[in-house]
Amino acid sequence: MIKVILYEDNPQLREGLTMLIDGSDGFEILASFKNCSNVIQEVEAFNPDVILMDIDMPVVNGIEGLKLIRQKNQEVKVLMLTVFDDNKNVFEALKNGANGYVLKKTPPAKLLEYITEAASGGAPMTSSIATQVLKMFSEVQIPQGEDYNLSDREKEVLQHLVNGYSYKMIAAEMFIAIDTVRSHIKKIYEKLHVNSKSEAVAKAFKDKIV
Amino acid sequence: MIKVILYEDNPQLREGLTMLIDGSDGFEILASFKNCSNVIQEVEAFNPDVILMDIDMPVVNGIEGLKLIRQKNQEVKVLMLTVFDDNKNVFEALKNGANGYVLKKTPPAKLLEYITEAASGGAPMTSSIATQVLKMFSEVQIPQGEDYNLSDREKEVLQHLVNGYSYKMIAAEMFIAIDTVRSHIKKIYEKLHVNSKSEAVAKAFKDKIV
DNA sequence: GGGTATTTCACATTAATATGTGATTGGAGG
DNA sequence: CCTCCAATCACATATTAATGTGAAATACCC
Repeated sequence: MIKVILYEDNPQLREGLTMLIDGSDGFEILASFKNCSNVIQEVEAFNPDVILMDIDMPVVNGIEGLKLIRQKNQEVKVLMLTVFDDNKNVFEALKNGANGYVLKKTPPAKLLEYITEAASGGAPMTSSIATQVLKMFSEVQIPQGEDYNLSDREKEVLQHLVNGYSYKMIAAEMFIAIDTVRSHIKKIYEKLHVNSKSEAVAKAFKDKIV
Repeated sequence: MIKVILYEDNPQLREGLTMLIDGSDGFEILASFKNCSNVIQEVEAFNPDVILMDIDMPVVNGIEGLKLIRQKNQEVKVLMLTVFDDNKNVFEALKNGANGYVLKKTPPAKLLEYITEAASGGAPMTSSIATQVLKMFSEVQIPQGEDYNLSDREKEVLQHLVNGYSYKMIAAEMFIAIDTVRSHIKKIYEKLHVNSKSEAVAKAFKDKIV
């Protein structure tokens, strides 16, 4: 028997989900609430296996609710429930230890399957969510070309700039004259199409040159 | 008809998968290879919809193969295939733009389903992989804190610094005197514990202040 | 109502950076 | 062999940035 708590502000949907889940073999709805105002006490009191958590709720939304839960309880499985696969919310939810993320339009049979999967330690996601999650990984900087053809020595100088070194310090560090440092930096600026140290540093970070 | 290329070094498994997929309605194996030595040319020549890519292969492994593919081709779907849900490989694969990640022990029917899902833009993952992916998100936490208590105006100035603006330009942009800009920047340096523009910019990037 | 922090501005001085115009050396490649 | 280019160094000059010191208006908290 999988024990479930439900957080959902829409009364119709709350009723519908309760009836669906509570009416299915192997599932039991312990309680349902319209917001997360007392989530910590409620979770402690009912000790559920799985929490179905709507994202868009008044007062305390689902993400905040999740954070509150995870401050006290790392064990209970939290399955986020939402209308949109909104990038920001997905990321925030997963970052804060959600165990799954499914859309409300999920068909009932599939939803029960997802709850079971969450309860058994899986990570149920609807396909569109999974696609987004993967996209986040790959967007966490692809090589993205643009190496600007910096020479080895120039890369070295740029690295020092990023570390906040002055020309004088770089010269000392690299055992070359300060004018040579200037010369390198002039070249770097040309190649990066910038004309100040801080622009070069910013570009180095943005384009992952360093 | 979903066109598939297969990379798999084990001859038995390569044969088995070829027969399974090629023998199923709606699927076609264009070719299969035992390593990724010529992956770029092969992908170009056959132009598949989906690539099944084993991770553990001699000479050029699946991750390297994936990287090579993504250098030239962002469109083709790559479904990673592996025996173990090894943390490092999962992360490397997803980071480099894999479209899915499934275990070899996946039952045949499920595998075909995953291929279909990948072809249609989904992100098929076996449950254990999805669990790991979520764990990565929640573990990649923590690098937060440190907001350095910058005031609104100071954040604004820092943003301009990051954009490569000079004091003069910032003053014009914010409709304040250049001395006020100096004043703000001095304060920012104190709060960030730096003493140059480029250090501030670097810190802004590192600590995700901007 | 008095402490605290933010935002604003001013003047002065030193340090660092940006730009221009050279020159020399040594290696890679047609 | 000769050209191209990276890497080195030099000198000159203008602009920017960093630091110090001080001050006034506004807003917030207790």
